[in-house]
Amino acid sequence: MLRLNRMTDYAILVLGALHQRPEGQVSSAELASSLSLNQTTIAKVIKALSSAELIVTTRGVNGGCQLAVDVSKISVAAVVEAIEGPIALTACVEGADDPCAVRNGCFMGGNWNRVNSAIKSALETVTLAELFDPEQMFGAAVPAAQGPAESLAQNEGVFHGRNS
Amino acid sequence: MLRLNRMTDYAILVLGALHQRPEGQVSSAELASSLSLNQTTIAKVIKALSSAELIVTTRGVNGGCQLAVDVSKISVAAVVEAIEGPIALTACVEGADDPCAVRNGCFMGGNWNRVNSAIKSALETVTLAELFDPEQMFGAAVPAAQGPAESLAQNEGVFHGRNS
DNA sequence: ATCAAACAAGACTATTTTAGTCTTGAATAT
DNA sequence: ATATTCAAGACTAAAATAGTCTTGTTTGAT
Repeated sequence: MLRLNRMTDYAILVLGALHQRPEGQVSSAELASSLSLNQTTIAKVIKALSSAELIVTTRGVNGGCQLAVDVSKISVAAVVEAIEGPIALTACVEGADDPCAVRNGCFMGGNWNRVNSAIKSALETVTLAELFDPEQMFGAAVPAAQGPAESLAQNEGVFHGRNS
Repeated sequence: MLRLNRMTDYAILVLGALHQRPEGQVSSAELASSLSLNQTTIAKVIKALSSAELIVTTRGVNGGCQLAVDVSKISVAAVVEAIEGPIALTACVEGADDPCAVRNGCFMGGNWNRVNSAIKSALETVTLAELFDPEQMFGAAVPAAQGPAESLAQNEGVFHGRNS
């Protein structure tokens, strides 16, 4: 039903966690444990976010990752595209990674593009800063080492965006 | 990557086919053959569209289905919801059929709702009439019994919306 | 130079979702 | 009555997604 996938959800949580600690490097292991997820799963997310230049990673001892830009500069669309690739509702849309072979002559013409760009711009207008409720995020005196993400994990698992 | 599912795609094709023949009843078997799909698969789509009151069906000999309302009155959102259920990007969104259990206290608050309603309204602004390119649809003197859907099916299969 | 910490990446498995099929049942015009 | 047509559930198959394991590479610290 037109859902975001879990990886995208994780990515948003990771970015939220990084946002809480703008100072230092945070390792994937730390992030994984605070989200109750496997380290390699988080590593995949980190890789994608890093390729999209939303975060910067450094290897080696005391390495880890941190935000490349402030969350107020990151749109939901940017995260979705970082994890899931270009937003393409159907293969008939420009930018789809497996373009519709019958586009020419298709009775829908290129009209899917209109729908797609409407959705895309809807996702572009919302930044992560807006998504993270500042009051919840900072108002409750949450210790930095175990952010809201963990307090949720204790409760219900890690699926904030979708718990199936 | 935030794709429509195939059933929704089929639904749009079915509605397009019905739009071409506003007069009579079209049976699911006819629709299925013109789309090169199994009759029971199309029957599922028909059932969903009929439950959503986008089409009306009549049983028995010479039965079939026809549009309940003009395609200019049907939004893409209506078709998506008819087939996939309520548009809910994440479980944190109101209307999700398996709501997020940790919504209260979630550091994102209800902010997913904003994103979701932006997408929803994007889909609501586009009607099927706009999606079907009228020029392609009526300009080429296409015989009623084998609409553009079939001519595409001959070409590439039936996956206009997504060919994987 | 060695070692441990940390990211990188591919292969593999498991799970979940989606799609498709089959069968049986009910309605209805002729 | 009977053939046609939708209805619906169970079942199977296929595809997409998520998760794990293993190995490799980089790098700071000793």
